[in-house]
Amino acid sequence: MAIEDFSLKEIGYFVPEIFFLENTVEVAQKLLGKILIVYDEAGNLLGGRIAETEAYLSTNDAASHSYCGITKRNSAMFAIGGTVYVYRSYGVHFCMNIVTEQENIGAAVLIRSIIPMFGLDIMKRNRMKDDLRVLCNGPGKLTQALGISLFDNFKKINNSNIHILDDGCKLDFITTKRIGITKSADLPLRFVII
DNA sequence: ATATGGATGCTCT
DNA sequence: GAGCATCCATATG
Repeated sequence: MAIEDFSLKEIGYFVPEIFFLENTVEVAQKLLGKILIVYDEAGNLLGGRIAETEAYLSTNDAASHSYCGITKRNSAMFAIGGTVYVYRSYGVHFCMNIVTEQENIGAAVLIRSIIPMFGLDIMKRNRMKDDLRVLCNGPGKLTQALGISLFDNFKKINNSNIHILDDGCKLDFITTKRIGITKSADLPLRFVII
């Protein structure tokens, strides 16, 4: 809690909560280029630039965890925009989302990839990999590198040890189908910086 | 360069 | 008991 935020201000502006209350697709696109920062338990600053996101919608999206309504597992996804939603994937990995729009809507953006920038040594240790290219290039990989787990479910962006900063970086991106799903698999809801 | 299959655990039917 | 918003090692072109 006693987090040294002043050092983060040298990196960029804190994204305000209202940023996450907008349309989910727009938030997913605008998150590209933003900087994800996590302080681990030892106080190390870890993170990098968001390079790939996917939008999961509240309606007409069978791949979205919110599609069948609220359950214990997905309840964080129905919190207000700016809430962190973490779930366990394939029994082995964690995936991190940021909830979008208003409370009780059930939409979120999956962070699929970041470009490592801060805390490289710690992230390498967390991942047991030295190759920067495979450190954070996948949703399960980046949570492992950053030490994100179910413990982080329901945390608030910029009001916890998890932050999103804007350093003004604007990057071109492409839009594709989402990865690793079978339902609603053709929707163009994945965004990747070029 | 692309394709497969195994590990893993929890949620929901 | 099925089915996953995955990763990695291994196997093949």
